[in-house]
Amino acid sequence: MPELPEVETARRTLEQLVVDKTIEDITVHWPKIIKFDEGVDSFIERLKGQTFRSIGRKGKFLMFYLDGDVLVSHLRMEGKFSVKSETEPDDKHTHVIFHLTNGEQLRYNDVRKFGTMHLFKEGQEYGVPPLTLVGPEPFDESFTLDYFKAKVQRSSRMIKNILLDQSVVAGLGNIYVDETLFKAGVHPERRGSSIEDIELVRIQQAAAETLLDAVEKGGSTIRSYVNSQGKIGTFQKQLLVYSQQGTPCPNCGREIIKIKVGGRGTHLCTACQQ
DNA sequence: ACCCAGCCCTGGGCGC
DNA sequence: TGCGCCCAGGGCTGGG
Repeated sequence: MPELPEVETARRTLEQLVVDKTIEDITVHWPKIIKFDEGVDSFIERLKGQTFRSIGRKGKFLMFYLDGDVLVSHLRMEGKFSVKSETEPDDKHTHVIFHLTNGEQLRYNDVRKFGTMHLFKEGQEYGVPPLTLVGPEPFDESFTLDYFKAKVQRSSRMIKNILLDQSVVAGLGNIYVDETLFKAGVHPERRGSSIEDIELVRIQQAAAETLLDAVEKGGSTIRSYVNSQGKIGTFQKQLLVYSQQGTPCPNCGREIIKIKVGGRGTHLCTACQQ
């Protein structure tokens, strides 16, 4: 499941592969992925002839900058982009194909079909959903203690739910939230209003540290997730609690347990996280 | 303002 | 071997 580190890894890889390449045509096998009011046909027509200029990222969104337009894509659970020669056969989960003028293809593959693509005129993308709902990333300068205090300590929601809220802090998903709360020593079911300043600082540091470390390792490869070059990340080897239920806590040796928080599988050590 | 269920999907794991 | 069932989950919507 791509979270910020996996999306950033994809961004870096794709930038090497598609910048300066031009879209000749687009094939859409699963139209629901295209979130464009004017329809799939106009989506295709508008992108034809445009060249990829750069690739950005905001939270878990990939942003492909072209000639005046920006394609904003969310990979959701299992979405992935790859660049292949047009002679390579595509599998049944390839739903969108950008045919490039050099004979290559940028392919969007998604077993769950949950991913999305929005298209905006460059400059308008931040004024409308989905990007209006994306807050600061853990290492942004605007992610200050005062900002975080206001969002957390005035809330009765559980801290895990607050951290999964992309408008509060962008980039964390189920894996890295569990890792962050373990490192910070905070129980995921604690109410926001009960979290002390010192704990908020620990959460901020743990979130930034965890995400940056995972970016360095190329993200986590859970199940079949691989990046655009088919390479796998290695961060899953150093997950402290996620999917570690039944094994000893790396800190105290007590058993890591799995519970449900807000409908999400949640991994923690009840001794280390109060 | 919050929570929850349901929705979108399919493959994998389970019981039988 | 295989069927049917349930689960996983990010973001969104609709109802309480």
